[in-house]
Amino acid sequence: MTDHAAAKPLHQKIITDLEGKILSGVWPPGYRIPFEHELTAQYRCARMTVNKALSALAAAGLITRRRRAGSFVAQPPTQSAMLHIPDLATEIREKGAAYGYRLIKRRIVGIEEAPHGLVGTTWLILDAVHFANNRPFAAEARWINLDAVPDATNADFAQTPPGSWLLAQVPWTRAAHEIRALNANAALAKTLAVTKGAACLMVERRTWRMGDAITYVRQIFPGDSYRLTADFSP
Amino acid sequence: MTDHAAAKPLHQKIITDLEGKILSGVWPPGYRIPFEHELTAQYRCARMTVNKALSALAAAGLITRRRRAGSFVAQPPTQSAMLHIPDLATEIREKGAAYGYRLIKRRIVGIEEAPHGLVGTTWLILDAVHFANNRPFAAEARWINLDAVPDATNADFAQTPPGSWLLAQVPWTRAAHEIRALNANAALAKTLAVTKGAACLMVERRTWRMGDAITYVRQIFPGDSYRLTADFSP
DNA sequence: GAGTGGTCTAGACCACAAA
DNA sequence: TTGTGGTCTAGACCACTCC
Repeated sequence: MTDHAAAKPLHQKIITDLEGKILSGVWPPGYRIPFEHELTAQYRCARMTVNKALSALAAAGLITRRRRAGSFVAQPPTQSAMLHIPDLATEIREKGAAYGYRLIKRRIVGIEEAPHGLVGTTWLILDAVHFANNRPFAAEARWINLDAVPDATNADFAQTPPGSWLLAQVPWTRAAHEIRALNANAALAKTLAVTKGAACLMVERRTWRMGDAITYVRQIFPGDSYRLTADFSP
Repeated sequence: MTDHAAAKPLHQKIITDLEGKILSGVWPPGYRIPFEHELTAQYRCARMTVNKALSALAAAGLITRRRRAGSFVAQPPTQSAMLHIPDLATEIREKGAAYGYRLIKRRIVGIEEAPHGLVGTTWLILDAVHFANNRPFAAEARWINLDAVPDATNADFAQTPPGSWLLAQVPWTRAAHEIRALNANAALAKTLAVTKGAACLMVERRTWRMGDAITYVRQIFPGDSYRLTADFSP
């Protein structure tokens, strides 16, 4: 008997257990998880079995391992390298431009289902604009599920862009993107300081953690000044 | 002494060796790779070591494993699930629309470096249009590196879209995308049957195999009829 | 039925980095 | 120096599946 678990490989059970601790936040980034020999004792198994589980977690990027030091919960589940849509503030600064941000509107609504297919009872809705060198760079509409991220209620989104705040605070396990092109209408043209009808790139992103909706964001960029890039292997 | 290799884990060497066979095409899709016990003999190591390597290849999707049957080179290194830009023909048909395709121009040029940052001495250049239900769906400009894919010289791209052909024929190891929005100029508007100035989505993709450039493609879609989607986990 | 992969054990030695 | 992870061994039993 490996455990009470039904026909599930032990190393898989270890992976599931540790993932739960990490993704739920019980073990925050930087936390030193038990040594292999401790887990060996806890699960009554050989070190190879524990090692297999930890190696898998390391390969998945959930933990980092250092000889003599131990294994640690990896730093922010940073934005995936797959689809390179980093935090706009970081991205703009990396290009050497001055980053600016202005919160346009903030409100909290109670609604069972956001009009984006995400489920949650209470939503924080933000409208904001990002600037690069004082020129509008992106118009952002953001929904944050306060059921999943209650701390967002007290965050100062007049100073901190919600994307930056969320990336630093909230681990996510799944993200879905939709990308399309649209012609700027009068209002959007004014916001982005482009001519009416200019082609814009619209990116929508829904993010989940363990099946719970975290956030929805719609960002619209002037088409001539922004390119999305994605670089990956099969 | 595990081997003459210099400070490289044996299971890593096995992975590298097998990857080479698979990605180079020496072992085509469907090929049954040696059994674990055969590799054990070949590398003079324990089965666990071979198993570790094969498990990693399976996790990476390069091979599939079946009890009692053996391990097989996985079917086409199909388009990654990360950024869902499948073969347009497949995608259109999955939506229930009739797929059409027309080759506009075909030519071969000798040029050291394609104007897209890719290196190769001889390029096959194709211009084509994709149709869904007889309406233009995408304008495509395609460059194929004949050094890497000599068979493309004889392929009948008047019948088979180059994207479909390449996906079925050529394994790739890296792809880079750039996505932007643009207003249709007169020529593009005519090709896509949209009004001049309509917002369009432009996708550029460069693909490599083991460091060698395979293809560059630029596809332009009417912005109101196409959305790119990407769904992934960290 | 026979042979494959899936999993696990109870050791071992080594490299490396932290103390 | 010390203890961690990295790797490897030579077995073992089992489940599944193809013949």
